[in-house]
Amino acid sequence: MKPSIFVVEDDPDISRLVRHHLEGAGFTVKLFPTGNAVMPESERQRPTLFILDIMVPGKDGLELCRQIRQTSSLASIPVIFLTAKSGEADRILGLELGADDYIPKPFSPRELVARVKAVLRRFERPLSQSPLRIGEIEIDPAAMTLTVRGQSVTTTATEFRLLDYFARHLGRVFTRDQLLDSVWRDTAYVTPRSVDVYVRRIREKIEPDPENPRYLKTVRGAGYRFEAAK
Amino acid sequence: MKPSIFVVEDDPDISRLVRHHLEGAGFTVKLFPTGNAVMPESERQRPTLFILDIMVPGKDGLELCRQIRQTSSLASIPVIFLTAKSGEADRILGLELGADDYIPKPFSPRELVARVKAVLRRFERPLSQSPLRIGEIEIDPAAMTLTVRGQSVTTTATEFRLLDYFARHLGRVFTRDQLLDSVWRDTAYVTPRSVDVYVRRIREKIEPDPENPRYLKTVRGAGYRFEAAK
DNA sequence: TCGTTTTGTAACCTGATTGAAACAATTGGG
DNA sequence: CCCAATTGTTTCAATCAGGTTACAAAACGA
Repeated sequence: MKPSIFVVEDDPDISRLVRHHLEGAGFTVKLFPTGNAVMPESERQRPTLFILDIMVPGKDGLELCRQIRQTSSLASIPVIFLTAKSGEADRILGLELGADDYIPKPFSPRELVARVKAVLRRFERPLSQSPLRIGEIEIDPAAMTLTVRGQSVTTTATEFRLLDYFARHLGRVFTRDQLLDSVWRDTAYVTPRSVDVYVRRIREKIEPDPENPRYLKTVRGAGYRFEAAK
Repeated sequence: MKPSIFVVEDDPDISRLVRHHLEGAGFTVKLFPTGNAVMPESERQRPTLFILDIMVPGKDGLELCRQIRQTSSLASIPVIFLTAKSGEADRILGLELGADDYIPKPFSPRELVARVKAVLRRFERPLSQSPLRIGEIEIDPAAMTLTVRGQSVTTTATEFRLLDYFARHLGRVFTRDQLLDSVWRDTAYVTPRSVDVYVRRIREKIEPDPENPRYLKTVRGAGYRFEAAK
């Protein structure tokens, strides 16, 4: 699932620039020319990160940041400021609360993307990196290796993520749509039926007999379930 | 074990800011609003690093630093000053006692974290100094020499750091961004793809057949992994 | 300083991965 | 037993990620 970024910026040239480069880097971007609509929208669909220009019509960036920090459902979302004059930095950094970085204008596109990524990396919860063993199957996310019955098996990134997800949620049934939401990076344009294809590919790699799966079972009318083989 | 940082700062806004970002960067932070309680507490649980505001009630930063340097159990712990005026900096670093860096206010979170990390890196030396041997490859960081199949091989500084990093984290997959974070000095905004180029250069130096790497493997969709060749 | 080395980027190329589509097989209800 | 719904399987084009090379800029050394 792509990280989504809310950008509050009144200058259309700048916001176009920001959108273009962030989207190019794989983010979903939502633009707000004024600060007014931001809070309601944020509470409906929590963004992954905010980029706020300090000076915008309506609520300005500082005020927005304050509100974000005081709203419990949003308080932990990182905020990056766009500042025109470096002098403004004093106020932000000295007195204001919890901005996670600021980018002085003018900025290079690369710097923008790098800073956004750096902040996100700091906040990204480390996903389960511990190795996992289920019957004859060993999954090591840190090394991205899969071993089946002692044999090392190669997988593609998507296969690996899907298998890892199943293996860490033993016995639970997932619909195709749920899997797309949690495993696929960008769920937007993927057909649920593609999951079938990946299930097939995984079965070929882990099942002794792919036609009679012992691990990755079909649950007719619902989806798939991974279980420890008997 | 997380590095622990003692922060002496009376302004609550600033100390909150500092704590937030250092904790976000994976440090344990302990705040002292005045200089008084610092010394006793430091001797009980030695912090990894001090951050001292020069002007604080009670003992001020300079006085504290002097005492730290005179206390044998603490003398080797790095100290970073927070200064308001840049003019103060010279005195601190040049004439006064053993401060290891200073951060002028106002500072950006990024800068704060970067400097703390930089100082810690300078002090953590023993970690990465022991020679290392993996299969036919010998890496000696102290001498910055590389020997492959008995042949001495020259490397550039960046190549060496990257190889050393890989070799000390055998079997783990690193994304390009992670590698840029941990291997590349100062936070220049380097394109992730540059990592590819260095991987190529290293392969040419250590792999018998660079087209079929036995050590430095590509993990498609994830990054690279160094493994002991079979 | 000037020449050399190192560093990082851009461009192009190639092959692996991805996901949709088409068709086949299976299941379960009536 | 038949039908409709659901899932399985295979194929294939487009896309994407990584490899490679060449080169400009920066850093370095003499």
